[in-house]
Amino acid sequence: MTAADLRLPNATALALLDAAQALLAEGGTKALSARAVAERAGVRKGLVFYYWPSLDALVAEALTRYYEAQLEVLERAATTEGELPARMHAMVDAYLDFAESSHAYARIVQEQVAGRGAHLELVATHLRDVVALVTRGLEGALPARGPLSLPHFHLTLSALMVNYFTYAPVFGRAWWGKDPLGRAGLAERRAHVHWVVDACLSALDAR
Amino acid sequence: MTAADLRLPNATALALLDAAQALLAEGGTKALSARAVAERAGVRKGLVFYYWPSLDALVAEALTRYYEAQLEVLERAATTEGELPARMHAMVDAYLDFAESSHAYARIVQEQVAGRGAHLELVATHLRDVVALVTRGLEGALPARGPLSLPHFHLTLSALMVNYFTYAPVFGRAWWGKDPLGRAGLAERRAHVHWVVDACLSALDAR
DNA sequence: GGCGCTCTTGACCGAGCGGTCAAAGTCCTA
DNA sequence: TAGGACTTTGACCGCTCGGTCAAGAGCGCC
Repeated sequence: MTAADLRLPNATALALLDAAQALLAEGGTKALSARAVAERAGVRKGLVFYYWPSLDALVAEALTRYYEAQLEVLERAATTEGELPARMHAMVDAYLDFAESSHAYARIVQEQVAGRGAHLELVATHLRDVVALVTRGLEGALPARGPLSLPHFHLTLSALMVNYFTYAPVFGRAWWGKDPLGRAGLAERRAHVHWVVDACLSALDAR
Repeated sequence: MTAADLRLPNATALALLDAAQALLAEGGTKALSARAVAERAGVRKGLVFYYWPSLDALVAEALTRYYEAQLEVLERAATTEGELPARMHAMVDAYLDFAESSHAYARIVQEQVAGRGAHLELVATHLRDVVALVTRGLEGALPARGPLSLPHFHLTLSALMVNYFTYAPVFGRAWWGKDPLGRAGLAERRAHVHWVVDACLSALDAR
């Protein structure tokens, strides 16, 4: 079920999709009911099931939208010219750019993974796609197995970035000293991540 | 509301608490209903509200149990004698020991944080306690502010560990090459985390 | 005007939810 | 043996949920 499979590429159907995506971003899956989606789109609940086979199908499509957008951004960075360090920093920047442009992404993925959400399989497939893409981008630069292998570093770096967006708001401005998701806060985190990448790269060199 | 505030430290009340904790571990908050808890404890639903003022209070107590156990483990490590590197490694080990001994911990915390769960405030308070504890353990070893400050490193290191437990099962044995939560998989991750810590420490030294 | 098609509505369904409560069961004590 | 306190049950309440469906509304076309 994708947007193209709709009865018609109807404005109402797309408004429902937009509404679902907005609700997802604001309150996660638990804020997303058929009634809420309809209300947000300015129509009655019945229409949700006229245009979409089920609420799950609608949510799955909303999630897929996020994933495709992210994959596209990463794809560009992974095919950057240059040496390994440059490519790694480019991919980190691409990841952070995407996360900053849609703050909800991190929370949505983590909610599914940690809460064993109804769409875990979709998320898992997407994550495997991302890892495959990153693997292509960093081919041969790291040991094939063991604690310094690419899967470990991928998990590590994505954790560094994803968790900032989910945890920093919990700590809040008072504790963090500045708005974690404000311009300065985001720039500081970006600097931190790049610093850690460099620390790891030079330790790998020194091996 | 803690276990000590119950009408009596009754066996049934505690069985309900155990049941809630088990369900939380297996399926997260969405698997946790008053009926499910009662069934798991082998009693009828009415008893849940006889011994606990509400389902939320019961869940809050189950969460608190996890947190207190974790704080105790970390407390010991944070007061370890020795230089900074030794203390950092000790704290990483303590964190991993705890996570390994209760795999559900990571998922439960992340579910609350990412899903804006009903118990977010409880979790947030707990997280601040943990950071305060770690701060005491590493006092003065890092800049007070900026991208190399302790809050950033704390977020980074806990992300490294927590996310392994929530994400690795999603990738699964087939993709990861071995059972991520098996003995060998856990040991490998532990080695990776310690390696990253050392990489960061020597980069800090070289500054 | 009236047919036919798409779009929209609102009433309705069964299920599960957290929570309440009167009644019954159980067990100790006087 | 009777009473009373504690424990347990099951019926019940109001509510929200995803999903269905018959009945219209609007509209273009013959």
